[in-house]
Amino acid sequence: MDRGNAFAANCPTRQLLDRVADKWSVLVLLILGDGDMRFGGLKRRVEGVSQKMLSQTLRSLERDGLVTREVTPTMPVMVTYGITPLGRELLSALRSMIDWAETSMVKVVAAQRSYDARP
Amino acid sequence: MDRGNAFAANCPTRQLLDRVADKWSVLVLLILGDGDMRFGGLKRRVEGVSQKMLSQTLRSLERDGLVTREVTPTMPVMVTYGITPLGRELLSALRSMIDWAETSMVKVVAAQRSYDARP
DNA sequence: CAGCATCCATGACGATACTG
DNA sequence: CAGTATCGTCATGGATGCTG
Repeated sequence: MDRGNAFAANCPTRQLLDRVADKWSVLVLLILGDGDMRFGGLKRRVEGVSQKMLSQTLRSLERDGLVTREVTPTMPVMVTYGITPLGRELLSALRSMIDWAETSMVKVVAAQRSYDARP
Repeated sequence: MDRGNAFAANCPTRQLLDRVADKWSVLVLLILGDGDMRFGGLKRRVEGVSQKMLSQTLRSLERDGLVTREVTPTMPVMVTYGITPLGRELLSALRSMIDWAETSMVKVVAAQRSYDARP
């Protein structure tokens, strides 16, 4: 058995799912899927993320082998992030998810309104 | 513009993403994608979820219009959950994500080990 | 059976200040 | 520029006990 089962509580897949099914991770991976980017650039693209969360997210993703981190020892330092082949495998699923979210948003907001308005 | 942008901080898509990119939501939707199920059944299938989290997750998903909730006034009450057409649209993306997670788990654990073992 | 209410601990997260 | 460190707050989520 070299395949996980996300429904099992003790399976590492559960932790992985929790990591990957995360707002900031999804957004960061999607951006890096379009090309490498530096810390500041990511911070600007992912509106509203704090540098703490961004740095935390990037470190997690790097640790999981989904993101690369390259330091160019200029002055000041330049750090470039990229996506690994493993991370790239996940990309199409994430894109579908975001695509669904962006197109369904209106319907969901309507559903919420009707839910909140009922007796 | 009736399409959201998840990268914009103030766009409702951001909240939607946060809701949908959630461990419990993903697992619940995947199960309901295979057929209706009652509360107890879901609790049993999603190992490790507390009834509080499950009930909270289900209410959110119902409010967002992704899940249906049907009460049969027997004694004791019977509550059946199902997936809506809107929720079903999301299913393939979620399935891809879980599939990736379950197959990539081993590689990710290896990446973590090598990350943790480095100077 | 399917929950809500309550309490409580952990930790997620933002704001701020400081480094190489 | 790209972070780390620290602090304070608020939310997340488990445990428990109670209802129709």
